[in-house]
Amino acid sequence: MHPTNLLIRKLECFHPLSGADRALLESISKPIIEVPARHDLVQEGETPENVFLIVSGFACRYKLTAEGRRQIMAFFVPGDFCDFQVFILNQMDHNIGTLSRCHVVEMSREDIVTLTEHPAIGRAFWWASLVDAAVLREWIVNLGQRSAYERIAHLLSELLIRLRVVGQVRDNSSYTLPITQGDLAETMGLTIVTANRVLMKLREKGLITVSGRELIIHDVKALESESGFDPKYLHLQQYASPL
Amino acid sequence: MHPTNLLIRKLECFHPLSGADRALLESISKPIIEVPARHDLVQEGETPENVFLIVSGFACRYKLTAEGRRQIMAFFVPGDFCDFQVFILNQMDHNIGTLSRCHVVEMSREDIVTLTEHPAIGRAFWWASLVDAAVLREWIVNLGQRSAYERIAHLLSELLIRLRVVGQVRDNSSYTLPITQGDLAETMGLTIVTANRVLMKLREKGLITVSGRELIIHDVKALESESGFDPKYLHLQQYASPL
DNA sequence: CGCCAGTTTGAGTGCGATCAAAACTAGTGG
DNA sequence: CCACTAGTTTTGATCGCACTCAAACTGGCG
Repeated sequence: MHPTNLLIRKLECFHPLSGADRALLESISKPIIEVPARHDLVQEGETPENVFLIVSGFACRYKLTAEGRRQIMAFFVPGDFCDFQVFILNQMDHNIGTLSRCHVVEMSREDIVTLTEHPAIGRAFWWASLVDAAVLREWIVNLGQRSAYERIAHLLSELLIRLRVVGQVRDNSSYTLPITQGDLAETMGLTIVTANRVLMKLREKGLITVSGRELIIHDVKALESESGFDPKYLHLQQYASPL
Repeated sequence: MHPTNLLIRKLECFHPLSGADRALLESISKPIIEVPARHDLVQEGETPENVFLIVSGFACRYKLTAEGRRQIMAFFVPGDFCDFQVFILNQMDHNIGTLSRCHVVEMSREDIVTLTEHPAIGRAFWWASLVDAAVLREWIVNLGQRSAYERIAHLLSELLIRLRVVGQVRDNSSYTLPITQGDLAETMGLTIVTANRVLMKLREKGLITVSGRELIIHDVKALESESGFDPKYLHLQQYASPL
């Protein structure tokens, strides 16, 4: 599959693109780069000239505190741009790194500028970055107001929707979550022990099954209602409900 | 003082504006509206056509959870735009409301479009919104990794810098913080009792004094180091250090 | 002067952290 | 094919920060 197909699919959640716009996106022919797990794509303090489009695997934004603890602030899943806009700032204030092995496409500032000169594409990119910000806000609510159990249930619910948009969900309820429980803990502001106990509880309740890196959600409605999940903040115009 | 002066001052932290650009911003003559405390400027579900520029007072972004708890996700201080970009989305996924009595200027979508047609102003607006996102990310770190004491010390440190940029700090260490301890708790993901005990501790340690809504920071360095505060994420080019 | 929002204090509880170790898994090389 | 290893998951025991509930205090305002 062409690397921008996922991107196109995601952008069209906002508004259909014209054939010309789709063709333009598909005309991008950049090498697909394989990046191992736990490898930084961009580091704090750098002035990145390029942005990365995730084709497969999971990446994240993260910061390290003075005490060496890591807080993950965003997940990047297939079809996501890692920060197509931060490059207006002179210096990265955080890192972007892979969680799993990833395939990425690297695009230059000029590539982005060329694309955004097409109004529909520019608008779609802007929209995508506003949704990123909306997700960030919802994560604040997650960290500030919800229990460990609710936080994790909420994240799993969110990922189900985001991955469905880019066709990475099987049977409407199952997807690959290629991260460790340690990564999950660092995302949710919890310890690895608590993250593990929450996952156990979700399994005991029969809500999910985890085997290898495959997650099966047996009761989507329950997961959503127990975590207070409401997909409105993802601002999807379509694909919001199961296909 | 002209209502856009604070805005100009803030935008120039990024890059100096030309006289023409400054003049354009100063030529805006919109009525200054007084809004009482605890009053919503924009509500969830709405499709706002206008954005608000805060001239005085504090406002915030917030969400209410299903259980009726409030999480504040951002502070708006004088010189800040409440969401000049969210209006590309069809529906607000959160509320914007005042914390204290505020003076605001309401600007239409057309006003913003007119302004952003000037490249330097457009770039400065974009920059400001990227800094907003950077603050949001740092708040995630705050909520996820720091103790109640560190969180509040960090917030007070951040506000010192942000308010200094717009000339709202006296003696390099004192500013008006027109919010209740309840608001503070809802910002930090804490209860009001914990927020109060942290403030007491900060006072016992001699780091701050609070009287009325006036905050005096007696030891900025200590406050910053105890909270792991590093102003890099605010991306200031100037005003970063005391004037 | 009384009212009310906001602040302060106290007592008890519990969620999630910490510390520690065992069990499992997958990848590696003999 | 099987030890060996490193990373990850799981479990147990204890601790403490922050929550909850409750009540008293303070200060501004009509």
